[in-house]
Amino acid sequence: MLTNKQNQLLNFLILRIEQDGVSPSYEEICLELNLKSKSGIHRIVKALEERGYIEHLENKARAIAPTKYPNGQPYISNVIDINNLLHPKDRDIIETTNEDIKKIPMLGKIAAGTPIEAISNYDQHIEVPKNHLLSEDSFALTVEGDSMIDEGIFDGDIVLISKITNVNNGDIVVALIDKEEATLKKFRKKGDSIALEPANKNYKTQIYGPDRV
Amino acid sequence: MLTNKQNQLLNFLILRIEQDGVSPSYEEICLELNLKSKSGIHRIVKALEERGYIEHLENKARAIAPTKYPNGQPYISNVIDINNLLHPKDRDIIETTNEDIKKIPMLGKIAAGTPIEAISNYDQHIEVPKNHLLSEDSFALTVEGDSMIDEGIFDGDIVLISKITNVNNGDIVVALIDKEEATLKKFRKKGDSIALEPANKNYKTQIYGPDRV
DNA sequence: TACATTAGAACAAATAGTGAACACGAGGAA
DNA sequence: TTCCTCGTGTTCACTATTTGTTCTAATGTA
Repeated sequence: MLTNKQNQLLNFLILRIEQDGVSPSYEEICLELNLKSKSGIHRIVKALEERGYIEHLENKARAIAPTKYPNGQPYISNVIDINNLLHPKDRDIIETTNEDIKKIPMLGKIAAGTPIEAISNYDQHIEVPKNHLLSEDSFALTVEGDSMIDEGIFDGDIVLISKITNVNNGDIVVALIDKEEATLKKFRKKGDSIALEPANKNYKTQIYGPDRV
Repeated sequence: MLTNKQNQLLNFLILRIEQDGVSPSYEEICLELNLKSKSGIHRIVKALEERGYIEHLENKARAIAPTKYPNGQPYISNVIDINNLLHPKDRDIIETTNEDIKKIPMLGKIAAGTPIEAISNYDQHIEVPKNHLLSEDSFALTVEGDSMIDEGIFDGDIVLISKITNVNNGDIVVALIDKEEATLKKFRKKGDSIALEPANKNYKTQIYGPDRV
């Protein structure tokens, strides 16, 4: 369903997003596709959007997000990492260092047990010292369930989520499965070999790598 | 359900899409089917669409997508690109060597714990750089169970299996036991009998006579 | 404000798809 | 046999899309 250039652009976009966590600018795409002009890119982007392969925020820089792979399989976005948790005992620290705080959105709840609902409403903000965040792109969620109790994460805790690109074994991450269900889990990288999470058995061919969940 | 030409076109379409990720243009199809005119192709495309074998966007370039195989089975885009399965930081390794890739079949699942089921259905392919393979005769399996956990092979991993003739002690092998059950274990030969050791303390080593493995 | 980036018009050229018209042969039905 | 339908092959004319380029406007960010 895609033309050559569209295919190229989409592949490049996916690659760059998985690599850097941000989508490339038009200019960077130009270079990659050997074009001299950015407006050509713009047209291809619009075409891809029309066909439902990407989502695209108007007038925002680097705001292209793939939604499907070139072959039509749904695109699963990058791993979001939580390394910094806001525990009661940490709150004192915040009190003392809050010269440099940042407002981040409270996006909703997340299940620590069985996945229940996707990340949803955007209605609150909490203030957090910047040195508790791993990246500019952070938000907070309220934990439901107690399956992470052994990691010191309890029902009702607020967790801070930072979007980063590299995830290590044992990191606690928010995994977005099938673009619908978000869940809080420990991440394990699996040796040198290729790691896969088998998808819902109802969909035979959907196999997700750990970097795609 | 399909005529000769329709069958040819559909097969070519599927081939090209798996190969390049983009559907061929009418002109390219002409060449393949030894026709002199694009309009013939157009008719066949329309016929295939009517019969539900493809989907087709009108007036769009390279916008034909198969929905069924010639035999009527639903079409599933079945090439998994190994690059998408890897963690970004592992990708460089392959980036540098992937001039030489080979498509190998995904044959099914294999038990790393207790043997459960033999090698079975043949429905997917994955692309693998040739230097990852030991022999021409290779295939891939999905691992079930966690008995090889200490070797860095986890539940859900994909393992690449190469058929070779000489097996050394300590090699990790797929063992076919009693011609029915396949399992992934470390190989160790003691005298005449063969020991299959799991790489997980929780499982026992199983010893079989040479005629059973 | 300056700078980076995206939006989009305009023109040209290349590539791609549509459809009418005419023809041929195979196979089934009357 | 004759008639009819269907799938196929070909030509030609025409239309639409995609792409390459240049230039300018608008928008968001620091």
